Amino acid sequence: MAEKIIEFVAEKIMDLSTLRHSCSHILAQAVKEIWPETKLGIGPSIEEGFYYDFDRPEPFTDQDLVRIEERMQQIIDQNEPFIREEFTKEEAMKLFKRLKEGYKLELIDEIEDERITVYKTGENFIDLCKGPHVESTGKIKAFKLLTVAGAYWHGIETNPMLQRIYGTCFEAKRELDDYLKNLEEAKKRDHRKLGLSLDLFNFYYGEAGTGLVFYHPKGAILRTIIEDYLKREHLRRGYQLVITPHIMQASLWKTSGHYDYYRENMYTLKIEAQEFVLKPMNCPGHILIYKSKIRSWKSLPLRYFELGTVYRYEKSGVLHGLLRLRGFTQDDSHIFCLEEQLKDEIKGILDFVLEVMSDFGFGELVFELSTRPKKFLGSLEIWERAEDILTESLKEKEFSFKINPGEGAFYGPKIDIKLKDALKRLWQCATIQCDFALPEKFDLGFIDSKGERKRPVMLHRVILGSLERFIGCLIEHYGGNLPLWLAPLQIVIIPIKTEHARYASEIKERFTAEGLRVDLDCRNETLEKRIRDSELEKIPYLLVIGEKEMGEKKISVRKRKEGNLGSMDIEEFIKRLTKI
RNA sequence: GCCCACGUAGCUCAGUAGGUAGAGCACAUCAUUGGUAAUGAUGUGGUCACCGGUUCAAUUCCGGUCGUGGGCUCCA
Repeated sequence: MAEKIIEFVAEKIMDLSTLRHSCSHILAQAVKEIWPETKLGIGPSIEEGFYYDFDRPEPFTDQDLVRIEERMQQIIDQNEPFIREEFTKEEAMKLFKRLKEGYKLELIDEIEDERITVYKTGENFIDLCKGPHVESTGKIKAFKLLTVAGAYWHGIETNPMLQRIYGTCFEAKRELDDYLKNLEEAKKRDHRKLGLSLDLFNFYYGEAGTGLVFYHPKGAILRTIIEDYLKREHLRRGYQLVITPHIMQASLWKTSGHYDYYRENMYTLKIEAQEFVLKPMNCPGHILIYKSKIRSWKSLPLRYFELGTVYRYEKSGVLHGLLRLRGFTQDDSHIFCLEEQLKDEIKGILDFVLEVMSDFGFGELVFELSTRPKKFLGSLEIWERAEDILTESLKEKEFSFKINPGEGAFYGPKIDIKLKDALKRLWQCATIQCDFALPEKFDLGFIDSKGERKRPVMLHRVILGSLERFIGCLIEHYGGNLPLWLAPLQIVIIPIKTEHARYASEIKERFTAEGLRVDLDCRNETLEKRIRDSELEKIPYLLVIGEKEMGEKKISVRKRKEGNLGSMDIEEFIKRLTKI
């Protein structure tokens, strides 16, 4: 039964991608009909829709998109059939030469099969395509063009840049509307917007430079809560906290190999003829600590944990809010262990990840295993063993996972874990990487039970990934409505009149003594105004204090987004909050 | 880095077909002491991102730089 459902789902996805692929053909047809000189790139369906790449000297404007959409609708209304035709490679070459579609010629050249298929629609729109397609253009019921963006031909920087038109298409208008609504919702939840309006953090691009974040007081509290949580949870699991410097001599990075392989991402500085590197990674620092004494097999596994702030030079175009920065802090750990301990360590990390994610309110995780790339370090045998161990760990934990062949780091295979947020979007957070290279480069060793010197295996792992990215993720997941334990400000007390301020202040002291984060709003504003402000600030609880509450020695509780909960006993309310 | 769009007050945005700018919110002061999402009045605040060119005159036109946004590529 379950298999059948999976098959059915797979078929549905296939159908949708066929539909979208057909829609991208209609897009190309419309563009060619309006601007016949335009050259075609490729037009596949993608996860959330489709795109088509065009080469045209003039940029597509928003008005152009509207015009193209109208033309597409006409093509759909005409319900033209998708006609499949087969050619030999030579015939196809001739055809596309006649059509002056240079990019298509390149594609044909890359096709190994002798038989080439093309699809025709309308009067004279012909596209190189292996299909499949829907029978006719009328099958498209709901589509929309979304944006125009630049994209290199074949994704290679030195190739010409084409104009990519993105669009999406669904089987029914309602699904399209839902999708567009979801996009709107995502825009509203944008962590950059919320970060500013909730006064969590800001960027001072002009003054401080780009890709660097400043935590304002509320953001700093949020981050501190997360840091304290992480430290506690790591200590509980047998990790040791370490702290390493932000700059280290270039020679160390030469030993680690970063100086040669990671150079363009590193900030270097020269001081009195001595070159230093602003650390882009924490591993070499942890390795130095490991190397500080002779290690016994009895002391392994050794787990070092650091909230390590790293700096990496990233191209300006890739920077994005908290998600991609030039300076960020990783919840980084390096585990030195025996090879036979690897599996338990990896399973332990997987458990750890699951617990942390559930504590932060994320239920769904996606696992991916990246295997040996073409260029790799270490022996084939050890790679296979490591890949087996990673695979077995995932299987024993009963996690389904996707394999990304050849996507591993050059020094070892890895597991990437992505989390799914409230809008079903995936966020890269945790990664677990085996490393056979660094123990070799730094000549790491331990003494085994027979007194022989052996080499330990090293694991690199992060759970949240970067605190910044994770905070961005949290903000978007919750739409700024952070759960009580993470809310920078948990309670705001509003005395109705100034004469209630003293009692309100006493209550504040009582809550503060319980370790709750409380503020008093004594501003000379109406009650309604102060309630509104706190709601906009997404404060979990508001306490309104007036004549009645003072008389009864109680508080009136208002919960975020839910409204007035009525009058409550103070101690009872405290119990309720601290229980969680 | 590359393609396209954009850059006006702390925030959100109007505006000037070339004659040095305006609203709401925020902030300040005063009045108001209010019972669950905006009390009223007055006021402060801008070398219109930066540099250069064209012009009698540039925030407006042109060029460059920096930055932001959507992508490509890359990634925590």
